[in-house]
Amino acid sequence: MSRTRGSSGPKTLAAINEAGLDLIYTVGYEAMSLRELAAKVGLQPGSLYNHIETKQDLLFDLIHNHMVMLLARVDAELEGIDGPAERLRAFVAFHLDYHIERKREVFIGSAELRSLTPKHRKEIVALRRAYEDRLCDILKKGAAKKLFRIDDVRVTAYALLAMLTGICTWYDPKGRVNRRKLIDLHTRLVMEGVAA
Amino acid sequence: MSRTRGSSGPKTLAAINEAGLDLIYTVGYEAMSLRELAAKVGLQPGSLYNHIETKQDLLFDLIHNHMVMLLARVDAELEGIDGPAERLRAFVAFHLDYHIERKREVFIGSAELRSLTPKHRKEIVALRRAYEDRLCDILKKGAAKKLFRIDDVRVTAYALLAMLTGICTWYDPKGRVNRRKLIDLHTRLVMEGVAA
DNA sequence: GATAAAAACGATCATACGTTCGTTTCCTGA
DNA sequence: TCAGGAAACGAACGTATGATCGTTTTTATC
Repeated sequence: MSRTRGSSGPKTLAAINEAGLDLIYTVGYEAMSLRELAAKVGLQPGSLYNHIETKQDLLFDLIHNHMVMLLARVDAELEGIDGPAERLRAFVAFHLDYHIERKREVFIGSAELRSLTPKHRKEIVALRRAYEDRLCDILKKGAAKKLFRIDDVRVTAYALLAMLTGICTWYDPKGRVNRRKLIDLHTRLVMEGVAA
Repeated sequence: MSRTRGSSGPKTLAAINEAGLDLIYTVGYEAMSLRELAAKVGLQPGSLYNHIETKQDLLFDLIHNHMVMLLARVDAELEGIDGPAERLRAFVAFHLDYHIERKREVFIGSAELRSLTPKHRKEIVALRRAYEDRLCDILKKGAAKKLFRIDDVRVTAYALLAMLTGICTWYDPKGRVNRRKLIDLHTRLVMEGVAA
């Protein structure tokens, strides 16, 4: 056999990305074999290489696309919102929403950092740092206006991000707690935690 | 060659555990080869099997020992402390201390859950659940006495644990922030966050 | 409708992996 | 002191892996 009916590049690549996302999320990058991935997409192993450079590039692209999207979305979300308190609220709500919606990408984006080439890792870490800076800025401005009481901006940002990102590891959309309640609960923890 | 001078079972096993801990923390369980591990210990690959059952068992033992230790220590730490507020403070301080001291074990204990056999994973998850319950109990009692204001005990516990465990991913003992300040900062975030 | 590129196949390569095993040397307890 | 177990070696086994390549069929372009 050879090229199959109706096959198109972009469609197959999208299928590879989706299947890869799922497999890496489930079993991890190292444990995922390209044969497994190919089978899930409905291809022979070798055919993957019509769409990806290497296994490593597949991982990097997944994480990179996610990080770029995350940054674009957070900036869009915060645009036009004034005042540190309101911006912090918006940040929390956005972060939770995004992390619920794309928990696989987020999880991989931190759990599989170690599987990246040093060069690739550096690039991702820089993007993550940029995202952290969004929160740091808000905290800093709030502290300057005496709205927040913050000992150490960076450490506080890490603590809050860790808390907010935690839901990725356990949140179940069909579970007991709904999205609204989750956001309210976390918002309260954050706002009370940093309140002056 | 054959058996080397001064070799003893327990010592070698300890060396394997330490090297394994380090390698798994650095490169991950799947990415660690037993050849790499053996080289680090100073053995031939086959010799590992005088001390471990399988690679999987090595991972399980590492995580299991850590979880049992964690549970024993938290109970010892909380014993005799009265009042939800004081117990919560003690829990936070203990958790941070332990997670700073044993960040490799803690990290592996959550990051490598997926690499465990279903049966092994079940066992570890049960132990982790038991640990979470320690915090849930404190929160519940505090809420009952109107000392804390908590919407959902389990979710709040998850949020707090995620925040407190976060330091494992970035804390550097030689870094800018010292242990004391870290504990104070987190304690404040937690206590203010749940305050009635 | 011809032609080049795209996208699949299937076979294959070299390597790395976890594990086993027979053998040899060292340590320990009767 | 010596017998037996413990702890190492080194070679090997079977398998799985990421990746390559020549070939074939489909799609897209002019």
